[in-house]
Amino acid sequence: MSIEKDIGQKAFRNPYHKLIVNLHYSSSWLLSNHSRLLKPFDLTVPQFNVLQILKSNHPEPSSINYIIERMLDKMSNATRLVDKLCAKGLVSKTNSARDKRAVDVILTAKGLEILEELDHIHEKIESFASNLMENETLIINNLLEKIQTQNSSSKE
Amino acid sequence: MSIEKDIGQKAFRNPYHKLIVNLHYSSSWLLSNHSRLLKPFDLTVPQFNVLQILKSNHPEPSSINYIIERMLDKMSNATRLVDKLCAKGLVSKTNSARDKRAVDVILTAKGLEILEELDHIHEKIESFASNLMENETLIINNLLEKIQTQNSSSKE
DNA sequence: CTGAAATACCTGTTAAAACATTAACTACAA
DNA sequence: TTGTAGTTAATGTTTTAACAGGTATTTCAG
Repeated sequence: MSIEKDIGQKAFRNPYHKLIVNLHYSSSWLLSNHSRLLKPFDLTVPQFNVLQILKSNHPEPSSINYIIERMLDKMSNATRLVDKLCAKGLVSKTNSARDKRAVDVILTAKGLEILEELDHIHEKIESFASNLMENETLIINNLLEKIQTQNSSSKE
Repeated sequence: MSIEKDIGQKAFRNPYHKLIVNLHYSSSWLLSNHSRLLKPFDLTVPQFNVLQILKSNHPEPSSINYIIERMLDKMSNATRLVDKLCAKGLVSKTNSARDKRAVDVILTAKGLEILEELDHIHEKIESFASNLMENETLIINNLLEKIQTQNSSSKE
């Protein structure tokens, strides 16, 4: 991971431009590593995220809608994502009793088991910033949240 | 853009975990806005990036390989990406004289023109962090680069 | 109770990403 | 010169994303 090498000795227009490239670069690096760690388990990152959402509710079921709301990358092919996990035997779908439109999605024993195996992945992912002091991490988080606050009102 | 609302009042395991989610969230928000701004011009973000790489070399041609190296998101379907731009008349491909394997990709007049029109997009994108003081931006950049430095050696 | 609007999910279609393989060419050692 | 390894792109296939309806159910005003 070396942005200078990867994108060349590109001249940034200003620090804001550089920030955008840095964010994109780091995020993309993270995602590809996450993906690589999950590959031996035949899981994609979005699939893994769905499993974690289900885990946070377990043993209560989650609806497709709830999953969509919690996913970072919306645009929901959530139905097909869940179907895929279902085909792998990691989750089960049953029609909700309360609302016939809704679906109750729940982790199976196999799904819980694979999440158990994957627990160490969190540490590996989080270690990507492990050379930062904790207070430096807090600083970035605060600044990113400041940006998010600005952008929560308008759409551009 | 409100991470609290979007992903719920999720409890983060630690500041490092939160950093990862924040990075992903900001980057993904940026990308979707970038994409929205380009849509009226019938361009995707990767296509736009290719055009910019070509612009940085213009009027010298760029090879497919060079484009791949400069792209942030590697994994290159660069050939098809360039073909798409070619079909739109924004770039031209000619066999390189020096190396018969290679291809010289170059912006057409129409390609240059559309980049001209799109110049203001940079400002709009960069304004996403406009509520940060410039020195705050420098701080984030430094910290992100510190992370990148750590990860430039190992692959996980 | 009834019908319009909203909600929850599914499906179809098109485009793009991901991954592996292949073909053409070049470079270079023997 | 020759043949082997490496380089540059293109292609094929499978999976996933993106977007646009569509159906069944629920809600709720009247």
